[in-house]
Amino acid sequence: MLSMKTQYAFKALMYLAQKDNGEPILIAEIAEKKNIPLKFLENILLELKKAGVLDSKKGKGGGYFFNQRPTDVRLAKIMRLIEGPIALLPCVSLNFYQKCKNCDERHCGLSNVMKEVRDATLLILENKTVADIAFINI
Amino acid sequence: MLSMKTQYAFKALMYLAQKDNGEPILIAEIAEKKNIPLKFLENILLELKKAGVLDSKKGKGGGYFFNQRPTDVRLAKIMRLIEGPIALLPCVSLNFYQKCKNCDERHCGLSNVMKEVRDATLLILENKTVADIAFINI
DNA sequence: GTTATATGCTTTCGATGAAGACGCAATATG
DNA sequence: CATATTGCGTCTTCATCGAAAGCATATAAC
Repeated sequence: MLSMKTQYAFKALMYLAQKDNGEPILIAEIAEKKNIPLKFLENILLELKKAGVLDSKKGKGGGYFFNQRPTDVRLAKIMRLIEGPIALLPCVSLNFYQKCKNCDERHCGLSNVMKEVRDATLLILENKTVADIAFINI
Repeated sequence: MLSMKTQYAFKALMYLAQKDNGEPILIAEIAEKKNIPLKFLENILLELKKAGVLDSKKGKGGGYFFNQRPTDVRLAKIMRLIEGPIALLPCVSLNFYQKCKNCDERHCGLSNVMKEVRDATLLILENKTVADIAFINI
């Protein structure tokens, strides 16, 4: 299960993408509309800014807005940024790899299965962007 | 990422399946061979016993052994038992469903993507058993 | 029935994550 | 320049997780 932080990050990005008209959007507005604790959201948006996904403007008329285009921000990137590894085991993570103790990975049935899960997950998350999840209307 | 508890559970089950000859196996032996904190492992094996996956015998010659056949224990079952939900969001979980606040799930792009991830993951975890990950030899 | 051997149960401690309180710093507007 | 607005930074609190310790209970062997 994703941490609250990651869930909030996705929801905030969706909201920002949906209201994106060049104008900065208040943290407080996002927090209220998407039911996210204000101070927690401040932290999350700050991380997204430091990573170059968002940018912000201070003072009156300030707020947050996209630095990259929503069509260019893959969900996998956000996951790795806020949540950390996408894989279920450290020893099968591409970006956060850690070796297993007492387990020869080439002969480990568990890590082989978890590699399958990782690949299936990445196939989806690397090909969906923030724009994809923001503009769906079924 | 899976919690340590779940990772340990899988490793312990693999070890038990590999050494399965009807004889009980000591918690201490599993803990030592698989590098798992002893007292932590006791808790994990107890949960697996209460769920009917394992059984145990006390006293000399005691230890843990399978109650169900390893070929009948699906990985998804262990995940749900120890880790909880397999889905990445509460609102797309089959067994631990919780409704989203401020989000109409039928029109939510995020939950649609996370459903895809869930289905892809389940397709793998529901079709692999403890026996599958224990007896692989590539 | 006593003893050694194992599991079973409860409590505790530290680390991490979620969330709130308060004050500081930057900026648009008059 | 003054002030209101808004993002930024730090510190505290509360819950959960990982891990360990201690005692209780069951049982096989003698």
